[in-house]
Amino acid sequence: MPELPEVETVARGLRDSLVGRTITGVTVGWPRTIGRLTVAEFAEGVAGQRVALIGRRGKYVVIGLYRGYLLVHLMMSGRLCVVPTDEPSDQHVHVLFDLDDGRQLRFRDVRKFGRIYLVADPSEITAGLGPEPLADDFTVEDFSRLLAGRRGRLKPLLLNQRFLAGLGNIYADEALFAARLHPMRKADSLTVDEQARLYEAIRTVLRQAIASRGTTLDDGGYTDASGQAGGYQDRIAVYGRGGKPCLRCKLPIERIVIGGRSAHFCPHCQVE
DNA sequence: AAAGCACCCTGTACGC
DNA sequence: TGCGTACAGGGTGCTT
Repeated sequence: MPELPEVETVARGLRDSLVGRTITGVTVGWPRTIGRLTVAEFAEGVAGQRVALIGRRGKYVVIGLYRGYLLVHLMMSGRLCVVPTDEPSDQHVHVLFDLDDGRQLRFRDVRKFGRIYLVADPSEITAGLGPEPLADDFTVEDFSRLLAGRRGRLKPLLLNQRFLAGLGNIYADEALFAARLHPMRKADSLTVDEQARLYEAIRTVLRQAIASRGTTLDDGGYTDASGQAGGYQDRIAVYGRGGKPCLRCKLPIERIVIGGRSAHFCPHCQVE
């Protein structure tokens, strides 16, 4: 599943192929992929536009055009790649952007939950997102302030994009393990030391996952913009490892459901 | 503020 | 072998 590190890797991979290219036309095979606009409005707004920049905000890929922005949310199974136009497509490719160099930017999404928005300003979509956990100016004091008054459990809070932007199920579980904090802990019960541990764990896990070019699980869901798998799955400590031995203490990893989502943790290393 | 739920969608894993 | 069904996943919107 694309989370912050995967989206960051995709964005970096798209930069060289896309910046400076002009989108000459668009084909949409699944209209619901296009957020807010009709397919006609979307196609008209995108055609003829040159790509100015590629960025990321939370789990959104941001494609800056000279007039407006494309924001792409990959959800669980969305993929973006740039390929020669004559390369065969398949039934899961829902949007094709023709480029002026004989290639196409393609959006492929088996689950069809991904969305592509065309907006005048990214804030139309990203205004409600919490801070970027890897931003230089995001400090442990900022993180402490965010936690204050939050009476919910840690795990659902870390998944809440309005709290912090970019964590998903994998990296939330990994960060909690690295911080040795139980996913059911009440967020406002953390000591200063525990807050600092969680802050560092989130940043370290995300940085290392970016360095590994993301996580590609056995289901093969995620690949980067050139179709390559990531490498962080080899460093996963708890996610998807229910029943398997903890890498730290060898006791079995537990899998529970919190807020309707699976949570994986070590009941020995992550004490409530 | 927080928790629970249905919804969106389809591949996979299961039971019979 | 082939069918039906449950489930996973992130985000949104609704209700409690």
